[in-house]
Amino acid sequence: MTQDVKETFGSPGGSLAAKVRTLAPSMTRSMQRVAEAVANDPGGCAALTVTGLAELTGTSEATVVRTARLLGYPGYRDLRLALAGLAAQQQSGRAPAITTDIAVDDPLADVVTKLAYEEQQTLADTAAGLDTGQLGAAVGALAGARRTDVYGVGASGLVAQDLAQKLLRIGLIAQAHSDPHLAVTNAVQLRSGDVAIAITHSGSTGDVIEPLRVAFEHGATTVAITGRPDSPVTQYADHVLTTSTSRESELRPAAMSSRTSQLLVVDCLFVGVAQRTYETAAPALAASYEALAHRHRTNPR
Amino acid sequence: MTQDVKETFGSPGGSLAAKVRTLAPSMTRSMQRVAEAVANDPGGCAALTVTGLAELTGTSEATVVRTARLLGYPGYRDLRLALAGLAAQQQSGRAPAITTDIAVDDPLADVVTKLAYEEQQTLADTAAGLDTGQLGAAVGALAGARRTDVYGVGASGLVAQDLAQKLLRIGLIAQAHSDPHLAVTNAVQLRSGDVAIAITHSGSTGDVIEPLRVAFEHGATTVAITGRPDSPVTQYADHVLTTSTSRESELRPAAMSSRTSQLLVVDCLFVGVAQRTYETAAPALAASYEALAHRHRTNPR
DNA sequence: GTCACAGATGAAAGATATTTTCGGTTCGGT
DNA sequence: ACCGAACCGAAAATATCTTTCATCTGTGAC
Repeated sequence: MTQDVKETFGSPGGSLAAKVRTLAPSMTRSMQRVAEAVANDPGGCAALTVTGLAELTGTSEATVVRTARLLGYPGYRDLRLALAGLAAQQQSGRAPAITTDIAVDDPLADVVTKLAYEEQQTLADTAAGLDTGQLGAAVGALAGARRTDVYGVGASGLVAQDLAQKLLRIGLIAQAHSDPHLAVTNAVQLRSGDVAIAITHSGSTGDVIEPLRVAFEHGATTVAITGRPDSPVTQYADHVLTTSTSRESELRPAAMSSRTSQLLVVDCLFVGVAQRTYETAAPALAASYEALAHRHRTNPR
Repeated sequence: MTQDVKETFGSPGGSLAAKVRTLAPSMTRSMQRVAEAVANDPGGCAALTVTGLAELTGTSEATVVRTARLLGYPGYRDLRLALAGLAAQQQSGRAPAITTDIAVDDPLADVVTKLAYEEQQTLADTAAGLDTGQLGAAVGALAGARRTDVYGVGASGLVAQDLAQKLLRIGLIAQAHSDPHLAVTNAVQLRSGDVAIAITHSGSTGDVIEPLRVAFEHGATTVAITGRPDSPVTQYADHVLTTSTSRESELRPAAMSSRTSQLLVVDCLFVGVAQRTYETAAPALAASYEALAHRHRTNPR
């Protein structure tokens, strides 16, 4: 009946597997082979020397080291250490795993379970991969901003609106733009002390990059929320917040998991800003709550 | 406030600490110093090279290696790997100490962890509480609908738009309405064979109930997605999908968790409908993907 | 189709880290 | 004080990791 879907917090290997997925597109073929090997069997790889791993993946030592660097470690030695830790974690925490994709003939109960599980996974990965330094910088900029513009189209457009709505609720001046022309028109008005935020999973959505570029060139502080930290949008971003990229299937397109991931980042931004501006945010939140109360019919028992 | 994280010398670190205690008598003075350092701070020592650890303990590399051997490892390299694993385990052991609400003075890292955790919780609760019978009925209605209207205002409005976007992608005719007047105007057009969906957390949002009532009275199949299964909105709903209502705090208003919950329900609806109409849904999904491809700049390596 | 170029790749040289060797030192017993 | 045994660390030897650089491969321009 109701499957047990709790206890999935912080999937052991999630952090690294997610990193591999996020970075895979920016990797070369051989590096991908190495990354895959490492993600699939952290423990096994931890037991290998550079040379061993190079042979196993049919590449060279140099490539292994390059991959380690790309994954954020100073060198192979450190990757290996991290791998050992990961393996130990996996060992201790049982790895349940509903690995199967959602199939066309899955009963609805399974669909619910799998979707919930995958979204939980996405959240854990995102939280693990979020750079709190960058987040802090973005929060600081937002908290002190004269005004804030948020750009996003398609599914990301809704996330952009969500963020703008939230910021408005704590007394900030924020606006979301889905229309690329209006977005650029508005971006021209920004200047130092303003903040512009672009939300795009692929990081290559021209309609979103353009207004961010304009804002950037006019001196605004710019933030990019993207799943591809090496994508074009980051060129014009002072701060980059990375969302996780999870496995996608035909019935669960990327748009779905990227939205979950983006919303978590947006929530973090919101709470961060609310903390920093607590003096003004708290009364503003209360006020907006009050203002909406009369839109609700009296609630029956 | 930061949770108390007492060092519970449990099973994970016990193995090594115990070994040290057992073997200590048979160790020479310098080796004891090394063993002690390793037992006290596995993580810290894992970060050191032989030379580093030798200096730290005021001994030599040879002694460190000898100690490693005595502890049962082939050499220092392997001890170091084990140490890293141990540290990771200890680390993960203290993780689930996130029972507290988000506080104003929480560091950002905690905010991220807590938010992710709470949203995961919300997802699990929603999945557990979702009535698959009602869901199936709603999916059936959607799959066969001539057209579908989705109503939602405020935060729920974004969810409504998300659902409409998704349904459009698989070739259905769907529209989201945030403007209550336009929503009612549109609802009047609905008739048997059409579907109207109202999304409201409180279930008492007049602006959303009204169009649903009109749709209901005109013979459309009506669905309510709400956190209050006993609220006014359900009066006019043929099928009720319940979202979970989780604890809210000042810094994490209800709107935030209800959104997560609503989106999961919406995703389930979407996937359910996509399954039932797979023949037409799959090509439609592919087509919409294709159509958007050219909006993305080519990605750099 | 060919050419030129940028980037990817691996072999080997170079730098570090680990292990072993070996001689000096300490300490207890006589 | 002397002897022997165990302890210890400096430095050589080895293994491992990192960097460099020449070659190769795929891509786009013409």
